[in-house]
Amino acid sequence: MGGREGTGGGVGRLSRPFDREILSGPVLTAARELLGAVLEVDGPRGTVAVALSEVEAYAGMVDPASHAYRGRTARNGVMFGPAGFLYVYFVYGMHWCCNVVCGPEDEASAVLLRAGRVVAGEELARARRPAARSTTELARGPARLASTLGLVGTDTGTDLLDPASAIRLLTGTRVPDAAVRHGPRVGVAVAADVPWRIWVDGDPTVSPYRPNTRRRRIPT
DNA sequence: CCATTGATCGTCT
DNA sequence: GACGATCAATGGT
Repeated sequence: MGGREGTGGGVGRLSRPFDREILSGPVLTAARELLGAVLEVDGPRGTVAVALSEVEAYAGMVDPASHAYRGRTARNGVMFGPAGFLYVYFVYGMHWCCNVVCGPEDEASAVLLRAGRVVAGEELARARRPAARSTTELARGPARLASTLGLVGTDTGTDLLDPASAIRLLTGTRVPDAAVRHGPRVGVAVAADVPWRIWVDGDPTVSPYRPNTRRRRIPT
């Protein structure tokens, strides 16, 4: 993928690529295992890495909240491929959000990366996110996480498990079962009752919960 | 702390 | 043409 230069910095040499077999299995299992994993991104200004503290599972074509629910489109095509690839989409006219494609090929499941802790490249992360008032806010929420890492739509399709990629998913510190919490997904208008949001209990980098608020446009 | 609201545009109906 | 897998600013408790 074009545009990114490897810098060799960050935490890469301390970790290994995440296991594609785990990502290729049931999406809920993959999501749970992604807690504590590290997403490391090289860019022209340096490397930033985030350890994941909150994720959300989307179960392909059988999940009304999934981008793949109504079948393959130009936007969601990468979701129908193998696990371990990046899917970045644009929402609300201004924000990017990142997913890792999970599950067997053609199932079109994905895990939304909702929040994490910056573990490398904090200076660059702060430059990208001047509104952040604390370190824990830098990647607290899916659009903030994408922004902190500098990820945009053209990064879609990157193989996160290829050590040569500029965007890499690495093993991190395992989160023990006792610290894993589940709850309803955030901001989704349908199937919000399914407890497929998964996070690290008590972690200050986890995003605040907001139920879906679909606001009507004011008639002119 | 909590609730409300404007911003802004790609995507799919 | 309507609607978001959201954020930041604002104002109240």
